[in-house]
Amino acid sequence: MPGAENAATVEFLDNIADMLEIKGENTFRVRAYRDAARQIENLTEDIQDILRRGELRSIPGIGEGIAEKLTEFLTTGHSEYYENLKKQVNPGVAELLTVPGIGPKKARLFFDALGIDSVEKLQEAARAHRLSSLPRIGEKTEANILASIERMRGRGGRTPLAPAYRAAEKFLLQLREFPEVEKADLAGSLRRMRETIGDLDLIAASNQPEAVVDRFVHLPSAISILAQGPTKGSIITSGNLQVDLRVVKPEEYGAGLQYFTGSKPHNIRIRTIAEGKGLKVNEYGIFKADGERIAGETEESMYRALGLLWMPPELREDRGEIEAAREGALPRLVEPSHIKGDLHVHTDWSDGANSPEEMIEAARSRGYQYIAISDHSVSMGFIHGLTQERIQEQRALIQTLQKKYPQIKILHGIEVNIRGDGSLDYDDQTLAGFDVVTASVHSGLGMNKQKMTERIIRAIRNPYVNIFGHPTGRIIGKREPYEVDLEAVIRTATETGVALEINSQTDRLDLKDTDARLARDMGAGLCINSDAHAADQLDLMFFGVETARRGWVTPGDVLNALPLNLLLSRLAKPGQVRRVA
DNA sequence: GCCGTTTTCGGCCCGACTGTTTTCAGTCG
Repeated sequence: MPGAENAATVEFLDNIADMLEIKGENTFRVRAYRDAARQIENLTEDIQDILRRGELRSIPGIGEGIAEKLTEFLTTGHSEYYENLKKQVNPGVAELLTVPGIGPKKARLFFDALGIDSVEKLQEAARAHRLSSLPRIGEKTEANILASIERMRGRGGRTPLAPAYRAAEKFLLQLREFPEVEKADLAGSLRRMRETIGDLDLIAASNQPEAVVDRFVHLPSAISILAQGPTKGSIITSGNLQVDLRVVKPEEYGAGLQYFTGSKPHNIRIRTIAEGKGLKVNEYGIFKADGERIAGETEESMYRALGLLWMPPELREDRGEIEAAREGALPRLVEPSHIKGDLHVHTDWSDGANSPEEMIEAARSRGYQYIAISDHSVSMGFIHGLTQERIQEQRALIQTLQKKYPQIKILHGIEVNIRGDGSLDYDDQTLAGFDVVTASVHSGLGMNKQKMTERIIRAIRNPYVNIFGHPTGRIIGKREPYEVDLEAVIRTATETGVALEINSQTDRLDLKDTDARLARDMGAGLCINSDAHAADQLDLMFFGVETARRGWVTPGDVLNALPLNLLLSRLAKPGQVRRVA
């Protein structure tokens, strides 16, 4: 499973790219390092394993030169080339590139002329108006740099998908109300539902683009305008989000939508395919060599003109979707409407905010066929994990509530804690009493890879475990996944019929998209759960489904896409007939 | 630095916007 080593390798390559850029190296050489970094970022396995097999060069974008540097770096933790580069380029100058609006040329200029080698010093110099004495730098540039640094500090990186999505939806509703706007949609990484979002990208169709941009940048939620042109506007919201709007003509809408949805690697592939057919693709359409326009009004027309099927935005990452579209082998992705119930929700019996009855009501109002009340187990004492006695009390309550709510099947679940040695918090007899058992790791996260893998495999070999919860333990932006051989875990889960959870909590989304893809490809079952700790959090399921879609997951892969009768047969206890995926 | 039904050299996506200067370089996506 890709761990810290992959991340360090990505950083290594990006650092080289930054330094080469500042040196003023050939831009294509710079791009080669960046492309290689992106490829490694998307790997589903450990780069060390690939190195061991001698297959670095089988990764697209890694040729002789980069493979050599990576081999040295990965074997010795050191790179002659990189050390040399650091002697030529002050690494602090590369830090300047993190400020939006500062590229290699300005970074170099500031260092050469004023000795600026940190964002801190850049800020000081801008405040003291020392930048505007430089050629081609005026007062506005200086003010923009200051504003940019402040925004950067205030935001601290990318926004999680859920809040970004909610903010963008509000903008969309407003845009669609503009009299000049015919259509408007999400674009960019937001439309592709990446787990974190940089800027919010929106697109609109209109015959009066300037008027639309003008209304947009003057919306009350815009606290400052970053850019305003005849077809494009960019603002900062009170929530410190950057929102970009692009306006195209209605007949160009599909082309614009396709172009601004990306991803970049996907679009580069699309352009290359077009080129091979003597066609040209841009945000206005697809054009023949003589300039005749042959597609652009809809996305479907764009892809069709290239001999491809339309593909859901979640797949557009150049991870095989183009080949699949060409062969008519695109997966039929899971949709929110396929989800028949939620098998992981908490109540105020442990650390949830609402009562079991309130959670059941919320599930019923969302049209679910079933819900599993699954609180924490006994070793989670500090959040009132259930004792033997309270298990029985809760079970009795569930039986009473089941009579009151015959429309929905109420399952008694548990999120049982996996102890350090891989044993579970309850004995088999206790576990047998639950309808559905989710086993999760909550402690001892710093364990080494081998021990953690053995621990988890022991836990999911327990015949009473149905689901392995938030399988990698990561918290987006806060905690790296624990060290574990995920492939070995997936193999075991596949053998034993344990479903791997895609946990929908905004900061988890665990399994993440590429891991879900790996699990699916290896034939494992998945289960998409909200892990709701309050009734309204049942709605987080949407983001879990989106993560699954990015992992090419189909409804047939998902345990809780099964109707109740089939679900119950899949959850059958040892000794009963239990169907494995 | 990578890559190849245009393969060992010569390309590598390309258009919008800003700021500064007055015709365009730099940055971004």
